[in-house]
This record gives sequence, C-alpha cells and structure tokens, in this order.
Amino acid sequence: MDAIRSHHLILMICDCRVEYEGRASSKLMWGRRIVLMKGDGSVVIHRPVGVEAVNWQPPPTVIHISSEDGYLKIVVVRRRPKEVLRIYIRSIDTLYTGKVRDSGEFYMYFDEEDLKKAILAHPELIEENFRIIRDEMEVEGGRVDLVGEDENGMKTLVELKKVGNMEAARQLLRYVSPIRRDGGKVRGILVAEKFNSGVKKFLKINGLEWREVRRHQVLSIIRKSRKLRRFMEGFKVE
Amino acid sequence: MDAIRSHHLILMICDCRVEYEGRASSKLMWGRRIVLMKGDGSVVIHRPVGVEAVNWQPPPTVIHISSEDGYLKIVVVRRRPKEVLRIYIRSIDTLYTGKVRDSGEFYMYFDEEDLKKAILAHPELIEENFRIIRDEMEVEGGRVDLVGEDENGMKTLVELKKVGNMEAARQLLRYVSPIRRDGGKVRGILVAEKFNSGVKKFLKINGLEWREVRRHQVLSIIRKSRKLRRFMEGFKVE
DNA sequence: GCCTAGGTCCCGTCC
DNA sequence: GGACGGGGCCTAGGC
Repeated sequence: MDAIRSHHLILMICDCRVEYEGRASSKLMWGRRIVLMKGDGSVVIHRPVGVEAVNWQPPPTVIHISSEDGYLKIVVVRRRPKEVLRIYIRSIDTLYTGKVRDSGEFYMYFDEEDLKKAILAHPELIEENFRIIRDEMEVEGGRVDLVGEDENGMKTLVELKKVGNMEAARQLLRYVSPIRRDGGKVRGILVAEKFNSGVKKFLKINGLEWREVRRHQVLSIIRKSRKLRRFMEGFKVE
Repeated sequence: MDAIRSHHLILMICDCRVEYEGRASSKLMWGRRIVLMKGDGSVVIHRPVGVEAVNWQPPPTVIHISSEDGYLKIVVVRRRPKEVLRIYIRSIDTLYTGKVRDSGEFYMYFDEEDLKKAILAHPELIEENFRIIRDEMEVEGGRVDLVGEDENGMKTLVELKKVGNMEAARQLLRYVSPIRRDGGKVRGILVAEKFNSGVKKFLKINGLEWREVRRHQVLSIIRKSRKLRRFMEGFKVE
C-alpha cells in the first residue's frame, strides 16, 4: 500500500488471524481486532477487551503486503531480535489511512529520577547534615543510586525505589556487604515511598536503614524546577 | 454515551489533551491521537509513533463523560490503585463505535512454563538418570522452580529462566546457600536458553552449575502435548 | 551490540 | 488484598 510507503497511519478493524514467531511463538485464531500500523513501523494489534495488545512489533520493522488465497497478508519483520508477525485479513470493517500530526509534549512526574533530583537538592530528606558525594556509583554487586556522608563523615550508600520490596533490600545489602566484609564502615539506606511487609525487619537484621519519603515532600521540591514550571504552564494554557 | 453503557468499542482519532494522576503523574499536551475505549473498561491512547501507548487505564474502571468549556471530557477512574485519566477532546477526526466480536483462541508457546513441562516429561534434559521430586517448592529465600535428585541421590535445586542473567544466578545462590550453611549437601542448576556474560563464571565460583537447553529440544518434546496438538490443528483450519 | 535497571509496567498466582 | 515473579515485556542508558 502507498500508505505504508508514505509512512502514514493505518488503522483498521478487521477479521484476521495472526501468527508470531521470534523469542516465542503465538497464534491467534480468526476474529475481529483493531490493527494499528504506525508511520515509524510500529504495529499493534488489540482485541476488543484488555488493556494490553495481543500481538505487536516494535520499530524498526520492514513491512510486506501481499495477497494469499484471497486473504490480504501483512508480514512485519524485525531484524534484531529476529521476529516475524504475520497478519492474514479476511475482511475489513473499518479502515482509516492518513497522516496524523501530534507534536504535543509529554511530561511525566514522580519517577525515580524525580525522587533523586529532590534528594540532590535537599539532602536533609535523608537526614540532617547529610551530604551527597556521588550520583550513581559502581560498587561490587552493582550500581548504587547515591553515595553520601553523614554528619560524622561516615560513608553512606543510598538506594532509591518507588516501592521498598525485598528485592530492593537485598540489592542494598549486596552493595554494603562487600565493603563491610573488607573491614570498611558504611551505612546503607533504602529510600522509598512505601515499604512492603517484612522489608524493614530484613533491613534492621542486616544493619541497614530506611527512610520513608512522602510524595508531597518530593513534589514540593520538584515544583521549583524548570521542568515542573513548564508543567504548570501547560495547565494554564487551557 | 450509549456506546459505553452498552459496553461497545469506541475508537477515535481526535485532537486531545490528556492528564494522568495516580502512581505517577503525567500530562500530554494538545495533539492528534488514537483513543481506544474497550467494552471491559480498558482505555488505551496511542500517539502516531511508538509501539507503546502513551496513556492507558486497565480495567476495571468507571467512565464519566461530560462537556467542559466546549470540550468533550472523558474521565476514566480506577479504584485500586486510585488513578484517574482525563481526556479533553477538542475535535474528532474519525469515530467508530460498535460491537466487535472476537472469540478466536490465542496460543502462546515456549515460555518458562513450556520449558518446565519439557523437563518434567524428560528429566534427562538436565542430565542422565535425573529425577524430578517436586514442582515448585518454598525454600528459604524464595520459591525454586524444580527440586530433583541426581543419580547419586543428591538433592538438586533447579531454576528455570529464558535468559540466564546475574539476577537469576544470584536467585539460585540465595536458595542453595542457607541449605549449605546448615551443613546440607545440595546442587544448584540454572537452566536457560542463553547465558549472559559473567554468569557462568559466577555460578562456577559459587559451586553452582548450568544447563543450556536449545529451543528445538523443548519444542520437539512439547510437540507431543495436547496443547500443541490444538496449535497444529489451528494451522490446519485455514 | 550486550547488559542492566526502571516502569503508571501488566498479569497471574499464591499466601 | 498484599507480595512475588514472569514477560515476545518495552525503553533508556552505560560500556
């Protein structure tokens, strides 16, 4: 189709069958679905229920269209990893093709990055007289989010998470353990909005600490950044 | 709209603005997007590029539609976690509403479950004279996929993964360590299709083992199962 | 190109 | 309902 060559959007509701072969294999029998083919080569297939796509192919892709046994056949190939999506279309109920322009900006707030920014700007969120020394540091066992010093000059590893679960606690222990094993003195603090049951106990047992940060604390700090100013301006536009 | 009350599908290409507030917050400025509202309450918003949705809301949801300042306003509320998606629509380019029937079955192959089935049916994939004793077992540190005995009667923990990465290796070590610490003799084997660099070395250092299974081995075993028979029948239907 | 880590991840499962 | 682990996860960032 010309629509594909000109990198247009193709949207159809159609009676189709789909095969996928790649990291796994799947087969979707005949039925009506929404097929979305985007200008960048992305393909997404939705069933009439469920928030997730049933089949898809991320860009970059190469798309071949042909006719086979009277069915329209669309093959979407991805190179790495090698994956092939085949859509056989028996009939099309609704079809849209055209250029869709969307230059609106997208802002996301309160991810781990924002939490880090807030702590960098206000290390007292960790504790009084706390100083941040490094942002991201390779340690034995992985990479810790922040390294700081408390008011006594004690080195402190800080791991940031939205949810403090066992996995996060073990991760922090993995960073702290080798240092202590080698005789180093170091504190380890897990910072999160919320801690799952058993996590604080595990931290305590292993000589680690935690800080519960509240969302409004972070937001009130982030509020001053340019990023959020743009966000607020966005609200005022309407 | 009646379409929502009657659990129909609503699909539109429209000029809209989107706000999300919940686990995080986001704001998407004015632009043209594909908005998909499904009969089960799912809402998915796609931009004209990228395989992933820019905003979404998984079911169950409650949907409110109203008019505000001349814009069509759609509010999609999720209870737990509490999340709200607001779509302000300035104009609609294309609109489809209707019942979309899709009863086609979906089959997926070669996930971890299939790998386990293959090993349960053919324990020799692990090694000669290997016997599986338990499928899923709680151990200190988590839940191991399989427990078996080698030909010398030695207890063996088996962890299955599609990709053998450091995380998987540490997971296996976490299961084996407490047993060995208490004086127990136990082997630990990580089974995967592919091993990341450094993983085998880590396993070796920690007295653990690995098995590389090839996909065709698993497939040739799964081929005999009823699940795959249905799969093959599916192919024959056309 | 390989690998790690985060995500409004979603989703199933099991306690 | 909470917590954990898998996924064709996808995607961004480091090396």
